[in-house]
Amino acid sequence: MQLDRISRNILSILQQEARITNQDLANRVGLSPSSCLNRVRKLEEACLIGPYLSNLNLAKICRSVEVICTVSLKDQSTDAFRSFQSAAQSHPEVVECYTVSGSFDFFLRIVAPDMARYNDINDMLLDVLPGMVNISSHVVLTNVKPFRGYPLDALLEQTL
Amino acid sequence: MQLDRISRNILSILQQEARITNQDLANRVGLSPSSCLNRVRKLEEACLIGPYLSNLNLAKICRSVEVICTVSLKDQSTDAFRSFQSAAQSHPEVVECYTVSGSFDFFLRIVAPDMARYNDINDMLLDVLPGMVNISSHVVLTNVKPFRGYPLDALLEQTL
DNA sequence: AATCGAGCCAAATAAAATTTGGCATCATGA
DNA sequence: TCATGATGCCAAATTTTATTTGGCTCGATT
Repeated sequence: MQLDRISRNILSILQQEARITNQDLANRVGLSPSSCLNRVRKLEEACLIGPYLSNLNLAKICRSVEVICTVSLKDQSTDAFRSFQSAAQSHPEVVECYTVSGSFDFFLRIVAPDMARYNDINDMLLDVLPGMVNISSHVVLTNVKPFRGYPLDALLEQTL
Repeated sequence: MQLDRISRNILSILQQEARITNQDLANRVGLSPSSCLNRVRKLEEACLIGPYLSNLNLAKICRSVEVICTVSLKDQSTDAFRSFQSAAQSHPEVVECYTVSGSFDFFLRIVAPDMARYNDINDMLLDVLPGMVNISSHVVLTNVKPFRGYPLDALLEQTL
């Protein structure tokens, strides 16, 4: 699937304003509502876009603790990776998990109601591969720049 | 603003299905559409929810490089922090930035078209406080668990 | 008991989404 | 060159949704 200027524009707008109406979107990209809807449906079907999420202002909803962890596995076998990944995936408090190159194997972002509960999760992750996991915890102090979408302009500047 | 079970349910549904129609949402939480819309508006006005974002499947849209960085400042003055933060905020390729406790000062997530461009951004960040910034780059290999919302059930279990 | 405010629902209205049909363009192959 | 078919557009009709309105109930307050 190749993207023309209009479809890129749709992606760019939709990624930051997921609840925009189709009519407004159509106006912004210069299409009729029906054509615009067609494009959006195709982008969704091709899985270029979605799911649609809302940011919650967690600070206003409840008390919580957010922690970013670096994780190293002493045993870097495929099985060890798989075990750790599936543990991360199965625990809802682990809200994000990446594998990376370099001095760590994983980055995790974990959100828990309090430190005691965070400690439980940390212990659980350590127990996945006993004695073979090294986790460093970094409590989030401020969210300087929350994620608000990818820099499509910069990423697509070649292929204008 | 205190949240009853219904409003929590609204937040929970909306954070994962931002484009759900008000009617469907009303059905799911057991309210009439008008009451449901009232609640959503109030939650929005109180900034408990929003903005609304779409996930893009970047892999299908363009080639890109994603990097997670740990950053330490040698000079941990308020001014140094501020300088670094505003550099992070002003560059769209830095898609996320946290300040944290522990052995690092910042975590960054950076998305660039390619390694050459990533290197430019890295250099720019180093130049913010010359000789006083230590950055470790970790190229993202896989996104094991993409962010799909906070674990509201776990976070609010006390206050049912 | 009267009053006020909050929050609900049903129903009416306004707006948006979706479908439909027809037209233009373009690539393909006869 | 001239069908043919596929694609993508628009306008208009239709269906669905959002939004407004008004009236009702429940609790708290006076």
